[in-house]
Amino acid sequence: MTTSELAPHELRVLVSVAEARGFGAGAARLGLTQSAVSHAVRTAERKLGVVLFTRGRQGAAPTEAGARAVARARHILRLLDTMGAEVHAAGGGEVTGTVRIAAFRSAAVHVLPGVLDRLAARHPGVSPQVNIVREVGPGTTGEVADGRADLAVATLNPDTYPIPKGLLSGKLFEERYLLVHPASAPDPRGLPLVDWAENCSSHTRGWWRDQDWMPTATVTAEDDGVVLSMVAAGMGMAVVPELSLLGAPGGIVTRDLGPDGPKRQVGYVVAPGMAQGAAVRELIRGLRETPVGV
Amino acid sequence: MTTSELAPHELRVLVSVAEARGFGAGAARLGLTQSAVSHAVRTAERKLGVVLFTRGRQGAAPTEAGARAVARARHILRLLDTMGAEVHAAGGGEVTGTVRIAAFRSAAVHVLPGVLDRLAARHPGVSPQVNIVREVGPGTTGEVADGRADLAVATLNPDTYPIPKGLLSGKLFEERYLLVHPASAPDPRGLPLVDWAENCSSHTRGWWRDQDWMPTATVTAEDDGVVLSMVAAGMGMAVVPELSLLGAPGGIVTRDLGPDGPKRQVGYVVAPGMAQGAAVRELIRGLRETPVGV
DNA sequence: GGCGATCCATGAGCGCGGCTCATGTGCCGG
DNA sequence: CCGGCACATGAGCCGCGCTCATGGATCGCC
Repeated sequence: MTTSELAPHELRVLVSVAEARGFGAGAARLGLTQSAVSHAVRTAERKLGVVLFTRGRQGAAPTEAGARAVARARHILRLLDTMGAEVHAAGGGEVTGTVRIAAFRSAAVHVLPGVLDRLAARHPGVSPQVNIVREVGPGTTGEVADGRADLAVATLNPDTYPIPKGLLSGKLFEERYLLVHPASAPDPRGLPLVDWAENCSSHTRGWWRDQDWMPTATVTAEDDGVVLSMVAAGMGMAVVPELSLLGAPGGIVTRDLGPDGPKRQVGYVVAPGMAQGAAVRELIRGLRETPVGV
Repeated sequence: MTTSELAPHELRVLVSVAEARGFGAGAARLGLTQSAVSHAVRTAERKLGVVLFTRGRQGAAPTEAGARAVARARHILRLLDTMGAEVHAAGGGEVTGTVRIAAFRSAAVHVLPGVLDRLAARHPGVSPQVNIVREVGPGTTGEVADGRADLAVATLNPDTYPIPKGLLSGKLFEERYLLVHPASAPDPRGLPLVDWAENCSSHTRGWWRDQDWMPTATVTAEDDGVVLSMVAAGMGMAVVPELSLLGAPGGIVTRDLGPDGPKRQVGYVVAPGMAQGAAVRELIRGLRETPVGV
């Protein structure tokens, strides 16, 4: 075998197949033939000496080794991609390039715009791409770990999901949770709790344990915006983070839970290797300078 | 232009040319023709839109942009290189691969052996390569920043050399400086100070400022081992870190400088992207478990 | 159980890109 | 002014990655 390391086109094939969950579909999105993809995957597997995908009737799914390979492939391809912009900045040129940001909804809506505005003013050559990701499971941090984003705005509470080794992170600010209930129901007790799939449960569960009352029932919603709509409609009360309340509908009463109320840490997570990029560095600087924004 | 990103063979050429300081020499070490290298560099420059090397009578030197490109190239090539080992480990196989370690002399001699022994016992497939680097200028950290090492054992005192953004680091232990003088001269005062080029000066300068006496003269040596030999020979006294004293020649008296004596922080610095590698992670674990070793 | 559908695998052949060989160009020292 | 040194350039060969065409496996369906 001439070389034992994967060629970029093979890396691209791996990523594409993993995302398209099939050889044929992966080929299509690369503008290639299914045959080419099949050859490429096979070659890659021979080079690495590991089976990367389980082939089946319903397409191809990465093995554990394959998932690793795909994440690393995305990472390498991104490094190759941004090399141009990076080198230009070093040569005394303007800071350029794209930055892929993963953020949970409320941060994307209420924090990022200001930061990105100021970034655009300072560095017109930088074009950020924001991807809104639910903070469940791997969440926004997972996007960075898998090489799908360069920077994540994430919740950093260690009890939820540990930050994978090898990723840089930093704290931005602490966010309180507030209790909200319909203006029509002055006493939240007796109302069902409207919880949401995101991180509310794990961050607030401890707090609930210390309370002398528990909600009568729990309804789960997908989105914090939906939660607020339901509360506004009188369907229950909820405990939501501050940021989610910006731009909340009317008819809602918020109540501070005091110094011992639940909180969550909001921070950023950077892809290794990307933190050296000038554009990413500038963005982090902007995030750090951000007012708590509440 | 078909693709705007550099191909691996071009990355290799860039690195080789930078290290060999010339197109011809760079070609030779790759087993290529000078012509091939010339073509490759030109293609890379066209792709990036930047001049990467200044060509001259005495070979080629990287421009500022070129230096960046070379560092990134080394990084990408390393990621490609280690992909195989990485993926194997993920597939449930044994932890394998090479780890390139940059360390200053005393750490390499007195700390690493034990750590590497235990690493070898736990993971026979891992083969570490230790590179001893003077802790001057960029030092061991610079090796990591430039992609020549995966992990550095470095002094972390921020006043000496800041850790470049985008590198992960952690503290391992604190090391005291001790005063050493010849057994033949009970009072060090009056003896010339034998300093060494490494980090002694910056770490101990502040301490000297607070003393009520100063050495009559200063001699500078290249190596901490040489410093000790000179002290043993009665040529002066010195202030050296604890680790350097292990295995010191006879005829030397060490004196503790007390709780306010100079100290330095010893830690590790990891190349971004490498910290995800199983081998590197294991090595860091070993370093962390290391007894202070003095 | 045969049949079609829908995946992936495999083999043959073509074309592009990267290599070498041969030669050209600029620069400096003597 | 010339020779040597180091990079530049052009022509041509060759391997590799692509496509096209086809084969093989597995599932759902009646």
